[in-house]
Parts: sequence; structure tokens; C-alpha cells
Amino acid sequence: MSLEDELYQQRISRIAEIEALGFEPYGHRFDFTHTIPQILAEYTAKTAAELEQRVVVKVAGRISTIRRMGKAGFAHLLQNGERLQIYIRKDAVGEKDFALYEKLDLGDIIGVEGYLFRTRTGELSVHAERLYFLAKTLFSMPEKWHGLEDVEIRYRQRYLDLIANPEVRNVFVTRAKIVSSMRRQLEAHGFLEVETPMLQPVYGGAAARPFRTHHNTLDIGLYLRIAPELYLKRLVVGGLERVYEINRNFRNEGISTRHNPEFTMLEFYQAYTDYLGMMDLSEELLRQAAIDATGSAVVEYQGEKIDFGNFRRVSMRDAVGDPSLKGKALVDEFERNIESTLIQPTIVFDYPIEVSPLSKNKPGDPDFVERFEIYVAGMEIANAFTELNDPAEQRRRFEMQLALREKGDEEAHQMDEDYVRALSYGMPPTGGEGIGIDRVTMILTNTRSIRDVILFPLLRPVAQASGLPNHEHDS
RNA sequence: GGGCCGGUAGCUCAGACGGUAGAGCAUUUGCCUUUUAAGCAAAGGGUCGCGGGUUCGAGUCCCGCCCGGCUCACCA
Repeated sequence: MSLEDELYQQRISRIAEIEALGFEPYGHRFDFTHTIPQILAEYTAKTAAELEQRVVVKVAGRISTIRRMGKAGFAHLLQNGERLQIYIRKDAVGEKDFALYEKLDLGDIIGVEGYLFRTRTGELSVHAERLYFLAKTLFSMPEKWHGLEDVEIRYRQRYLDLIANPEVRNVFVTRAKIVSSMRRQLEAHGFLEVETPMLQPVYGGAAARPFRTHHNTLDIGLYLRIAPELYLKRLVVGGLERVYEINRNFRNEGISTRHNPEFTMLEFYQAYTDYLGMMDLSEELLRQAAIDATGSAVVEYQGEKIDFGNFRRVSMRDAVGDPSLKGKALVDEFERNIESTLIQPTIVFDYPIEVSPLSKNKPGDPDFVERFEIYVAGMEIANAFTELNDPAEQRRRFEMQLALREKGDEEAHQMDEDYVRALSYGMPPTGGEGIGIDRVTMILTNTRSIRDVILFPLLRPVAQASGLPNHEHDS
């Protein structure tokens, strides 16, 4: 028998032993008096003498360490990323509960009732008077010193990563703070949160290859959206003058430390402003999100201090510094040599018209449009423009894209007749922007890989895990 | 897709030159009523990612494949 089977069988048989003692191996509701973080926050400052007026508590958590010493012992319970020590002695908990204690495994989830005290070495602990059994673990937990290091297991079994590595938990707590900060701020500015289709008959709003799927009852092909943009602007036409959506986009392209096939985008649209208005708003949003997520507008990323309170604004032409370059060549040069050098928050504005089919022309400068992107730590984190609201011009732009598609550009935009029709009813002048939530989270949590800010990043399934056949020519 | 690196016990890792697979933690048994990487004593535990090849002999060398990481290309 392999060790893994042996450990498993051991724990299966322990379930029967726990039942024989009169406990359920998988408990029901447990009414705790405090969470472990609450106890630590409330009582860490109390001295041993102050705790002599007994504070009785009921707490629950997962056993993360255990030290048995004959007729007594210590353990640490882990809850919400924090640990509290418990002290169990036979004469305090009684025969039955002590027999349970002797059968506990690392990773089991238990409840403890008892009073707070400080040990000889001063650690705040619960002096147990009663134990409750809440859930059995059948597998052994990652090692206590090094945690879980195997990157593949960390991503495939994220729950183990979250148990073993407290800093991972913090990344996702910070991510949630960023999202809620954005929501709070946009709502304060009068934006309405909406949801638009993920399944789209025509995909648009970005240059990317899509995922394809099929609806059985309608018997039609559909695309997973690459962006919500064209739907959000239909809503602006409809009079929802400030709208935003925070949701997933899907792009059928490469995977890297900065790219996951599904990723989270914040898009927002504001009627009667332009890209300059979007610049001001995005500086404010990002600065405040940094403060709400980390406590400061200045954050450290990979050894660099990045100041979200101070954005530089530079035109793409000035950033590249070569007046002879135009169109795609200008963008190529920018992406090749300039982008990675933009560490501090930088707004790069005025893009060539060729690469910007949804942006409004720059008055007096027919080769350029009113568009900007924001770069931080060498990464693009936002893309914004004054929205093109002239339906005839929009149709010409789509036609330019179709010409590119004819020449084999798989990422060129599709014609969207329904969108042109919507614009034909009149869309007010509008500024719009998309902010990549995953990348902002990377910077604000000081992580190098996008997989570390996505709970379940896409990995190749192991063995039989995929339920679908692979289609060789499905692109 | 290309290049580089990795996959050895449940976890974290060692294994020159090819010569009977190791450590710590975890597990099991015994002792231990304020320990905290608890301690002491003993024990069990491995298709060395998978498949071929070379060899008297392969964790180690060669070939192919699988999975992952970094990186380049594409992209946000």
C-alpha cells in the first residue's frame, strides 16, 4: 500500500473511531462567539492579570499545528488567515473530549469552548473546557514550515494554497478591495452598474481572436465576448449616460505572465465628456483604489516605488521621439522600445487612426484619434478614448477593418451593423475607458504573474479532466 | 509555437564519476499536564512524471512524449 493510501485509510477508519466516541465526523452549525481574528484584535493587548476575570469564548478553525504532551497538549487553530493557540488538558475537558483530542489530525476542523489565558511564554491561548468536532480531513496538509511551494499544485488546488500560504489569501483580499473601491467611486460619480452579453452573435470592441460556442435550441453560433464596449455604448445611446461594467472578457490568444484567456475588465462610459475628462477620472480612480487597497498612493512593485498620485502625460509621438514614424509603424516602435520603460504611471495619448477604429478623430490632425493608454510598471493597464459617435465615419472605420481582415488580420474588427444603427439614432459625445483589473491587482499586490491574482488560472487539464474533444481547426 | 529550467516519500528538498534510493516535517507505537520548528526512543512509507533505448547494471546517459515555470513571439 502506498503511503498516500495508507494515510487515507488511517483517516477513514478514524471517522469510525470519532463516531464511536459520540461525535459526528462532519458537524452541523457551530455558533462561535468570536472569530479568531476578532479574538486577536480584541485581546492581544490584554495582560495575563487582566484575563483573570474569565473571558469565555467559543471559536472554530482548522488545526494547523499540534503538540501533544501526554495528558495535555497545545494546538493552533487557523481561521481567516490567522492563528490562535488552544490548550487542552485532560482534567479540564474530561475523558471523552480528551479521547477526541488524541484522535485529531492536522487539518481537521474543530470548535473549542474555553477561557482566554496567557501561557508561561505569554502567548494568548484558549484554555479548552469543551471540544466540538466539525469536519474531518482525509488528506494530509502541506508542510508547516515551507507551506505549499509547488506552483502547479498551488494553481490546481488553490484551496491548499490558501490554507498553507497566508500571503496568497491577502492577494485576493486586496483584489476585492480594489474592485469595491472602483464600484464605490464610480457610483459616487453617478455611474450605473450594468451587465451586457457574454454570448454575442457578433464580437467587437477590441482586436482579438474570440472563443466560439453554439446555442443548441436556436442552433446558432455565438462568440464569448472579447469586450463589452459596443453594448455599453448602445446603452449610452439609450440615455444611460454614465454606465459601467466589471466583468470577464475572453480572448483566444496566448497565455503568459500578463495574459489569461479570461480576465476581468472594468469598462465605463460617460456622456458629454472626452478623453481629457477620462484622463482626470482615471487618475482619480487609480489613486484612490491604491489607497483603499494598500493604504497608500505609493506602492512598491518589484523593488520600484510607484506613485499613483503622480501621472505623467505624454503624446505617443513625443514618447517615441521619431517624427518620421506614422500609423502602425509608430505603434510598433512604441510597443517595442518604449512601453517596457514606462514604470511610473504614464498616460500616453494620441494614437494613430489605423489601430483605433472606435475612437473619434483628433480635430485638425486626420492621422490621429483622441485616445490614450495608461502604462504602469511597463504594462498597459487602461485604454480610453473619446468615442466615435458619427455613424457614417464608424461605418468607414469598420470597412477599413474588413479590408485588413481580407489581408489575413485575424484580429481585425468585424462589421457590426446593429451598432452602426444604434449610433445612427444619435449618441452624445462620450468618453469611455477600460481598466484591466487583474493587472492593476498585480501592481497593488506586488505579484509578477497574472496567475497569482486569478484564483483559478487556466491550465492544461491533467489526463481525463477535459470533457470536450479538441477541435484541430477551431480558430 | 521557439529557447532555457524543472518533475525523487503526503509536504519541502539532497542524491559527483552509472553500482542495492536519503534527510527534515508529516504518519504509526511508547513516554511526557504551559508547549510553540516541543522533546526523547523506535517503526512504517517510493511504479524516482510516462514510454522506449544504451549498459552486466539507469533516479543518473540517449531519444520520444506528458505536465509546470521563466522567457521570446502574439496579445491586454
